[in-house]
Amino acid sequence: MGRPKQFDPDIAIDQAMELFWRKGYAATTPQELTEALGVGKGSLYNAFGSKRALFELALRRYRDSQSPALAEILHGPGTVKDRLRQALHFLVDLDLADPDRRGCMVVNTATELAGSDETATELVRQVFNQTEDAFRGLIEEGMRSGEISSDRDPLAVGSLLLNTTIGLRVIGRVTEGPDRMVRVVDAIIDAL
Amino acid sequence: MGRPKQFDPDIAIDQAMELFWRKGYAATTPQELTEALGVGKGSLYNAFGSKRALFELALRRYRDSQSPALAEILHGPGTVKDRLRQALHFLVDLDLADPDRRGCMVVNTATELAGSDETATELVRQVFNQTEDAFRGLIEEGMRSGEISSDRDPLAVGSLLLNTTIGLRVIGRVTEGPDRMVRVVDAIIDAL
DNA sequence: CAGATTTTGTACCTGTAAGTCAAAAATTCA
DNA sequence: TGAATTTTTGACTTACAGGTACAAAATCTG
Repeated sequence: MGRPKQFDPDIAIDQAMELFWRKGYAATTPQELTEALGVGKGSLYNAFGSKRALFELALRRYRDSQSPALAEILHGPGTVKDRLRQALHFLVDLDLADPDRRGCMVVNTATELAGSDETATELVRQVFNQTEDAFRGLIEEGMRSGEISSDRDPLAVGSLLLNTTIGLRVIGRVTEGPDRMVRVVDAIIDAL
Repeated sequence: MGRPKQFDPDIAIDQAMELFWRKGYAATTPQELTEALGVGKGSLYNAFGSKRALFELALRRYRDSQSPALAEILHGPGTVKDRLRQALHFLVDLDLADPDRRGCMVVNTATELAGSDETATELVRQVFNQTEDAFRGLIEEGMRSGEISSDRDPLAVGSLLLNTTIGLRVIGRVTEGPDRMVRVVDAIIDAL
């Protein structure tokens, strides 16, 4: 009961996510948030409590909305190397297609808030763990099928692939064209 | 002529670098800067003009003070692969030895200021270019000596190594122990 | 309808960001 | 010594960050 909300908190979190993703945590102001969400300050603080709490909701939303795409490619059809290449190219295209070049919100959060926000840092770790695990699983599949040499440690290769995606998403923020990112993808696939 | 400065701007820039490195640009306040540099606000603004101008001096200082170490390893003694391994392990140790886990200031700047500070972004690009180039040079050396297979594109491998270092320095910010980073180094060296 | 509950809008608050300014202090030069 | 120049100190300023308070409004329940 009580007066019903005039806005959809779910949509508001999406909009907050877009803003935090583009500007980072510290550089995003409550005023910008109210403007982006189209909701007054009172409602915003009543609904979410604090800027930091809203940020964490936004970061979780980012993870939940963005993670599946990569996983789908990795579990999709094609050879293991094909799927790997597809997955990495997907990230390249994603980064370059974004006019704001926001990169990956998880990576951005890692470099902005590690050391000052343990909750956010833990969320970053969790996404990194999941991604590494997904890559490791795929590498193991490739080893079983004989497509990938079995004399490597699948976990280590998984770590390397996770590391590669992180690097790509940083480079995507500052690079002019696709050339360097494509070279990275070609080289890593070639090296497996 | 005129009254002599009571502080050494060179040292002040070093101290500003430490602070910006740890906290990033947006989260560092003039007050913290005056405390860290031990100089009044008037002097600070008289000497450096603005927070942003000081940041750019600090970022250049970072580049100038940190870049040589990696380059020295790459141009040092040992086989190419040895030097590569040394260089990457050097970064791992560097990141893990820092109690604040500040990572790399250039990478941090890439994710914080790309899109809002073109000067800083250009500096990031320049460091990335230099690093890629150094790796490419080393790979070419390894190809000439026969240590590295010549059927790869040295520039692409250079890009991959640059990308690897960037990823490592992000992971170094959030990781608990050395395990994952060591796996990355082992896997990339193994993959060459 | 009265009452309880929740949301909304707006005004308000405290603190601080980022910077400016004027006057005093410390130097060099004529 | 006096004039010129530059730095320092610290008070001052504008604007906004981040959040609170409260009354009015909108619902549900009995």
